[in-house]
Amino acid sequence: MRVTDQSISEPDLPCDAERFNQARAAQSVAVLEDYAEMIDDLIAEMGEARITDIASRMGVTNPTATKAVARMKREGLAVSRPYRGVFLTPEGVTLAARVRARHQVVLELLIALGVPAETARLDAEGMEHHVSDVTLKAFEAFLAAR
Amino acid sequence: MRVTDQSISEPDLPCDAERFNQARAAQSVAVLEDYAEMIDDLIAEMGEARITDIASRMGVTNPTATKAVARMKREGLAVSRPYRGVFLTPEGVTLAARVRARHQVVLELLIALGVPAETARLDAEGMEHHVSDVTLKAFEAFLAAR
DNA sequence: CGCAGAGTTTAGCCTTGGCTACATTAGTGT
DNA sequence: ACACTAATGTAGCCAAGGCTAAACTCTGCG
Repeated sequence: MRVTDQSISEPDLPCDAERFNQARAAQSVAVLEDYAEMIDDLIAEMGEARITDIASRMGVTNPTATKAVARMKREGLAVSRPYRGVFLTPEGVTLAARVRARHQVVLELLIALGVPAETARLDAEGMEHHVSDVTLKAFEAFLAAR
Repeated sequence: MRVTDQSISEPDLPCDAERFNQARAAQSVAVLEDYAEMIDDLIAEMGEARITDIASRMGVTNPTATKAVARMKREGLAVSRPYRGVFLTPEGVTLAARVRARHQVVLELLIALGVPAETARLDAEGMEHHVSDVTLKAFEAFLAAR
């Protein structure tokens, strides 16, 4: 063995690894969250969420949207019959509501901190998925106390 | 065609798609950024960055770290000879410095907003990769003016 | 009614980032 | 000097999220 022994002597949580694992976990649900919110938006706006509309708004091709919806169905967030629109399960609706609220808070926070609206809009997407409940509460408190 | 025509009549930027594409782009470089910073840390602490140490700290297995380093070499951020440690190119060092500085600002911002230190540590990872230069400047200004 | 075109799905490919299992190298200590 | 062990590398698997191309369904209109 070389000089070290640090690297192999951490039995449980190497302290850094923990936060990377959490970030990876957040990332793996980010897509579900975005699709849930988008489907909810489309249903509100147009009465139904079609694959083509979902794909167009997400900036992906139809097959990609189809696959994402398939995953959502597998995870119990959405339902759909072949060649029909996509709808959210109660779990999907709950998720969408939570995601939308969080998105709004993050966006408002960025703007409150002086970030230009357009930049805030772009950065909020992506950031939001990594904002925990505790952090969200802190953001809300800051916005309220402003 | 059904009721809509909204979805197919956007020639250039469907307005939503844009921000999702940016978030996806940020995500695709996030791993490079994390590894660059980690390698830089390890070199500073131990004089060299070994695959085993990188893997351990990132919370992944050795082959995963090896693959990530291979990608970094491909992208011109790192160099290494077989069975030797990993080192950063000047570009890698620059990236690491930028990432570390940004990470620090995001962490400090969260703490300044009242997020508990441990939560801040967890959330900053993941969020940081989606913080643009403009937003970073706003964060710095807020911290300075506090 | 039937058919053309829009919308949807399927098949198959690529890359990335995980993993396990196994092969190989290199450093150390006897 | 050589063997043993830790470290590294390689092969091959999987899932996710992109894509294109092609097949299939549905629907409205002539």
